[in-house]
Amino acid sequence: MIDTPATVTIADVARVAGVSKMTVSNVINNKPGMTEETRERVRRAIEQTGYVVNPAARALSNKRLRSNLIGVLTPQLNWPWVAEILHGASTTAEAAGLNLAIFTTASNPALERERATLLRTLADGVLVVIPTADEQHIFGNDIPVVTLGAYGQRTVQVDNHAGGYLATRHLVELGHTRIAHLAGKHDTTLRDALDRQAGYHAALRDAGLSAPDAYLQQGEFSETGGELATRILLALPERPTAIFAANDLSAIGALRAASALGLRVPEDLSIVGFDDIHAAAVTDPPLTTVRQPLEEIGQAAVQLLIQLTRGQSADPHVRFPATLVTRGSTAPPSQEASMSP
Amino acid sequence: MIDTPATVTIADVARVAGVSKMTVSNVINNKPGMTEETRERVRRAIEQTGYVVNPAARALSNKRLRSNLIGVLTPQLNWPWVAEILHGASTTAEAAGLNLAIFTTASNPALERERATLLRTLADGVLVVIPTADEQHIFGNDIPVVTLGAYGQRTVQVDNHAGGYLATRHLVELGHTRIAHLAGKHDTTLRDALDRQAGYHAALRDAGLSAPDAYLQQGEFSETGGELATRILLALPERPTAIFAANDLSAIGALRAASALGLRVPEDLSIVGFDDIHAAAVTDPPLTTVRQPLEEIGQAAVQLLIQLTRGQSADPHVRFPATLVTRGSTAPPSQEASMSP
DNA sequence: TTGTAGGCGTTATCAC
DNA sequence: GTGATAACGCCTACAA
Repeated sequence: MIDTPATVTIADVARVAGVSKMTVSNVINNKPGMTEETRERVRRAIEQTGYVVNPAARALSNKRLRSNLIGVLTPQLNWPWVAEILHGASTTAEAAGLNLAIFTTASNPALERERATLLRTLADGVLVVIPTADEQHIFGNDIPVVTLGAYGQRTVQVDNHAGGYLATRHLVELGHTRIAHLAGKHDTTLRDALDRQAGYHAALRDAGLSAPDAYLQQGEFSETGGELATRILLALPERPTAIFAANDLSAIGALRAASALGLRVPEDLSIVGFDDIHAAAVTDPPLTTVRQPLEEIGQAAVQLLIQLTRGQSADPHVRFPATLVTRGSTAPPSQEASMSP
Repeated sequence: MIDTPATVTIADVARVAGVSKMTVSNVINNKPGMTEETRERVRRAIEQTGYVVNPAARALSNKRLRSNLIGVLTPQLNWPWVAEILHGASTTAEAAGLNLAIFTTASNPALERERATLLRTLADGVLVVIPTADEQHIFGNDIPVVTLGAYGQRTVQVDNHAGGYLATRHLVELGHTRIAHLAGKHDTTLRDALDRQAGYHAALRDAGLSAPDAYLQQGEFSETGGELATRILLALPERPTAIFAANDLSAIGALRAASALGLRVPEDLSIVGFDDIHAAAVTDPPLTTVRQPLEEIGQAAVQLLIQLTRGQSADPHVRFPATLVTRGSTAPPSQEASMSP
């Protein structure tokens, strides 16, 4: 009906309704204390003018914009595990009548902080996927923040140490003694990765095993990183018979490296991943991996956020158990393979 | 260092630097015309105070917040094809130094409009996934909008009609004469779905075939919708020997229905999908489907948006060709199946 | 080169 | 019940 009337403000609505701006504002925000008749008149004026609140103005005035919006700060969208977490988050958010505002984080720290302040005024709560150590500081205490990972006042995560331990013990129980690890990034402050690594070391120790320094390679959490690191491992004079990769992507890279070098999995090399992304079930062979309940993690995070915004008390640190999913990529070491080359 | 100093404004910075607010503003926005010394002094003051611009205030003042942000309005995140499009969009955006702000659209139209005004002031451009007919109106002309689908002044989409035609002709060429269609939602204004359906009808017509009304069922674009609709089709006295589903999800539902009823695919029933999502390649049997280049579509949309924000001219309607990917779910009708029950 | 006034659209406060 | 006034933090326009 009305075609792009520049911008309609409450002043316009007020004029049409024959009341003051304040009254309009009060109607909009369902404040009590006014004749039902006035209220109705204002409503009609809003209809007529096609008025919509200006979120920026409201945010400026309020120092906060309660907008049924949950802000999400995530490094990438194309990492499978991120997608699965976000899926879980969005279903729970939707069920609660909330919307997700997902921001891909900038590599530029200055931009990063700008995004944060934006969310701070915009959202009712913020979910940070993969926080780095200092990310918790950029949000004030005026907005609830839940982080996925080890850092933060409110966290949701899987038991990474136990997961690393499980994976490694599985290999030990199969009879492997030369077990390597594809760790995450070298320069990372991510404690999650270090926890998985610590679980690996603990399991080795408990089994009375040890691993040479060269058995610890950086898989970079990526397919290519995993492939490269595995090539290095397989070129060692005393090469490992089993590999525990810090995530599924690098495990898939390991799978590729093995196949490229003509090694059979699991006969010549056993591989265990971490995450249990969808793809893990359809690799060839299907990947034995440590499952973290990604969707549930996303759901729990939003759930926690909702409770916090409502001022309800809640356990600030949710930790999900890790479980081992045994598939085709692990087996006892073959005679041949366990001998030195 | 400084711990949550309430909110630092340019006034604070100005005081610390011993200049006026204006000068600070000018430094922030890289305006020319000031001593390098002053500039440096202001920079240090910004560091010291930990100042960050307030996006709400800036947006209010400017009526626009150029923030290297591309707003995305999407109905759901968990639809596989959406995820693949967004992946493409995010890679292109990242390469251009832009960030994505993804909003899941609200079912509530009022909220919907609020989201739109929010993005309008926030973003440099907006990408609307699945526009409904009237969505194009909620954004003014002050911000570039690209829609994925048939509606809008700037669109990126696959050739849906050709896709529907290809799929159906494929079935015709295999020798099928009783070909049903799982359409999208019934109440939808989505022309994309109607185009696919029109392609189906055109191919039938060109082959001198016709289909009873009952051969057109609503697959709802979902797995369960596809399954239910297929059950109806397979219960018909003269049941179809082939089904063209409007998307892969409903085709997968059809697969499930067939298997539940003890029918073999493709021997007893051929099925063609649409989209070529990742999952289509790993179903049992793998799905013959019409591929739309989802990642490329996302990339092209952001590319178009970037050109628009830069004021460059660009073809406002990008259309990608649809291609047929032949896999295991289609085959000639068997003698037996083509006979009436 | 730097500073001063005024306004962007909304809401809180406090009179009427 | 309703309305005037003063913020909120920033930017544009104009003065000094």
